[in-house]
Amino acid sequence: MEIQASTQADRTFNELLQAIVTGQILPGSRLREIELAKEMGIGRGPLREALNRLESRKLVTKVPHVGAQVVGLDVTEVIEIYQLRENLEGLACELAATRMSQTQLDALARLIEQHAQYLSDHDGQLYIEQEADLDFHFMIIQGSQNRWLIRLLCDELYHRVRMYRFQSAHNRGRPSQALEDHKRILEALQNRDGELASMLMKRHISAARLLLEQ
Amino acid sequence: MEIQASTQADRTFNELLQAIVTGQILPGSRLREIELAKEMGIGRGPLREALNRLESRKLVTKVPHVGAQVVGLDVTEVIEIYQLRENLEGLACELAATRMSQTQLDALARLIEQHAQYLSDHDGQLYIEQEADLDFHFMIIQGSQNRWLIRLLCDELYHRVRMYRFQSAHNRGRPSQALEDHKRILEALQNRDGELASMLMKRHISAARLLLEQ
DNA sequence: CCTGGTTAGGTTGTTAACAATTAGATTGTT
DNA sequence: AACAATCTAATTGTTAACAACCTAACCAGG
Repeated sequence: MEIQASTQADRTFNELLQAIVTGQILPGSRLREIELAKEMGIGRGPLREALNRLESRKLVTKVPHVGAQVVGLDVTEVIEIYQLRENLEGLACELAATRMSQTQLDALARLIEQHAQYLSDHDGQLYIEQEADLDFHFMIIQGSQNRWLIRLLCDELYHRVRMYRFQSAHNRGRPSQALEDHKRILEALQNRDGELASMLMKRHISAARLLLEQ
Repeated sequence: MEIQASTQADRTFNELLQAIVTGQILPGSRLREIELAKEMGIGRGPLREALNRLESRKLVTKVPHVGAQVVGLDVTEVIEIYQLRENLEGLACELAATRMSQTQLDALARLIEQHAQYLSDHDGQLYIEQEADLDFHFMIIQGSQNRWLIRLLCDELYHRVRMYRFQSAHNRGRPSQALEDHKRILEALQNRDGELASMLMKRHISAARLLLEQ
């Protein structure tokens, strides 16, 4: 998951991203440049660059001459994102069904097995559960081989979703159901049935959205 | 279309964006910081910020310690974007069908009338044609009232599309057909028929994509 | 003639000081 | 006491100098 960061701004961005998504830095926190820069042992330049990158991904909001603060978590916004995911990941499945290599499909199958293991062993380990879920989705998205689709979902949308999941104590529905959904989607992909895979994925995400809409 | 730019970095970003999209700065051009900063009469700080913003929108590519250059125009990439547009703008239509106010629908109708006017008057004025087309799509996207959908389409995807349209001499298909499509989509929206509007929009964009795929 | 290392120039990455702007507190007035 | 204007402190926006790094030209050796 770690991307090599050759420059200070890169490192700072990654660190802050992680800290914000996992809730080490709480939503609503003000991010004062001088303060933060000292804390992280760097100058204000690279820090500003990192903050700007975070702003462009909507993880912090900046007001000119006022400063940056971490975005608050907003359920309606996550619902909006899920609406997009339904469509975009549906498309991803369609593309992946014809484009994923056998190797990739095998890897996906292994991932699901691991997922099932974790689920029976450490029952209720929310963190692992969530990351396994994301890995499944990521793999299919990668399989679509549409660079913009990959970028929008992985770079733009998912950080926000992860942030919400980490912080909303009220975790979402039955992980065993999710696992079943994943199995069926994999099956469809293995049969190169893009239409079915797409439909199953849409339903899978739609179900999660409906849970949020209460 | 102009957004107020209170800070130098904002102004610079807007200027460069415009220049790149319209082709005043050609694809592949290297953007040397010192040179550009002098040219625009500002320091390197704000310029760097502008370049970073352009990079996050994929209009320039930066390599650490080497520099920035304007992205080349790549047909396959535009095709990828059109695939996304089919789905995202389809969704936009579904949402817009239930959420657009009567006032907004009227404005959309007026826009189409203007479009028809232009088409019969200045036959073949490609620039006007293209902008009118974009305005139509923008208005529906706004009507969806899904903030992330609006952001992804208008901020992330469309600049790249505009850039391609400006620069590929081989302009795309019959504008009169596009106008007819728009009329039908408007009709569906007026009838609050989201399903139909979505389908028509998907076909409309799909047709444009197929034209690109040759 | 080609290959490898070395060096010089130029470009970006980073820092630290300065200018501009904002928000909050203080003071004076009604 | 409430309100307005002013002033102060803190924060961001900007600039310019310094350090790190990459590229390309040059030279030596095979």
